[in-house]
Amino acid sequence: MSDADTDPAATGAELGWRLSTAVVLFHEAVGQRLGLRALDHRALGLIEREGPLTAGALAELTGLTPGAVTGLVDRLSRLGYVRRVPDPADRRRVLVSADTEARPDLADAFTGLSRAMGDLVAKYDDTELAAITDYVTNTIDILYAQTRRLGAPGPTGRTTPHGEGTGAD
Amino acid sequence: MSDADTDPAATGAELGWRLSTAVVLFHEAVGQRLGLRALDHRALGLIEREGPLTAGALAELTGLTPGAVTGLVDRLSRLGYVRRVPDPADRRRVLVSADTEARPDLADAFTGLSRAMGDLVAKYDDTELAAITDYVTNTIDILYAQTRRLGAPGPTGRTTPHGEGTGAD
DNA sequence: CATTTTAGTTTAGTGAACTAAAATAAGCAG
DNA sequence: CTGCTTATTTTAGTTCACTAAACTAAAATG
Repeated sequence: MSDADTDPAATGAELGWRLSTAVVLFHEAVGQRLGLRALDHRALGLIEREGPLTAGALAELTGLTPGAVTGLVDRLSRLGYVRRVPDPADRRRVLVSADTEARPDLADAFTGLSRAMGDLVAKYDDTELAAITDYVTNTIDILYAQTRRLGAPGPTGRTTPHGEGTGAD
Repeated sequence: MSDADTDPAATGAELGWRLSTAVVLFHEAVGQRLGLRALDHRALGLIEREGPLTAGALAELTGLTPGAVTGLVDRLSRLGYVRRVPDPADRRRVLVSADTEARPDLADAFTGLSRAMGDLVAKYDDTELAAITDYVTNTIDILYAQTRRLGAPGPTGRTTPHGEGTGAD
């Protein structure tokens, strides 16, 4: 493509598409490195962001049944990424908390990334940085808006990826 | 946020993290909407980008065995996203090509996204746009570099997500 | 203190996607 | 034209994550 056809929309979309591909591939690579499935990876992120969660809360947030959450937490804790901590206030409850110490791979991966991103950002002056920040912030908003739009109607109607019970028994 | 706490590294990493989350969630939403698994979604993207691919090429690119590719293409074509076309030059070969017509959902999703992104990009003047483009381009490079780094060593040693043969028989 | 409710785990069974290897079909070489 | 190679599909068997439902344990209630 020459400069002749630099249509803003096309440029924006093309750049966004390539960025999106890069992000997804990176996430997949992180997941594979960690031995995690997409859902497990996402659940781990959830646990990290939302602080210690009870198994029930995790079930609600992921849309899984309690039994599936047990399996999920089993996998995650077997790999050492999370830890089951009994809730001192209510001993029926199990708090699932991220075990940050035990994730050298993940920490390493994200350290390298965040340092590279920091170096990159340092190159720009305030005006440029403002534009970049504005762009990224708006892109995030757009993505969330589009995600909501996609999630809303649901013509296929399946929120679960697979293995829905047939209820045939 | 005030200017007081704008540490470049922190800003870059934080912004990048949020962007990455947004991208991944969007991709997941698209995949769910389409009834596609992560790998299927990725394979579809591959077919779209790389033009018609033979089943064998797809196997190499995805790292799957030929048999698994047959299943993959079955799923994708059953949903109408791709089409099997016999290679006129070599009739053993099967070309798998994306069936763009048959994807109103996907087209709609990406049309909305690309229009929104186009509108966003149109806001900026040339200087700002140059900074943004530079930032995004470099971010993509960084992500690919980090992805390569993650993929290279592989302490867990598993390139396949699961179901590796035990070779016990 | 007995009963009900709540939280999570365990068990049984299902469906999906994968691997390995055999089968089918088409091109190519002697 | 016969045999060998290549490309994909088919078949058999495995593994994994999920659901549903039974179960265990702890808290709340009367």
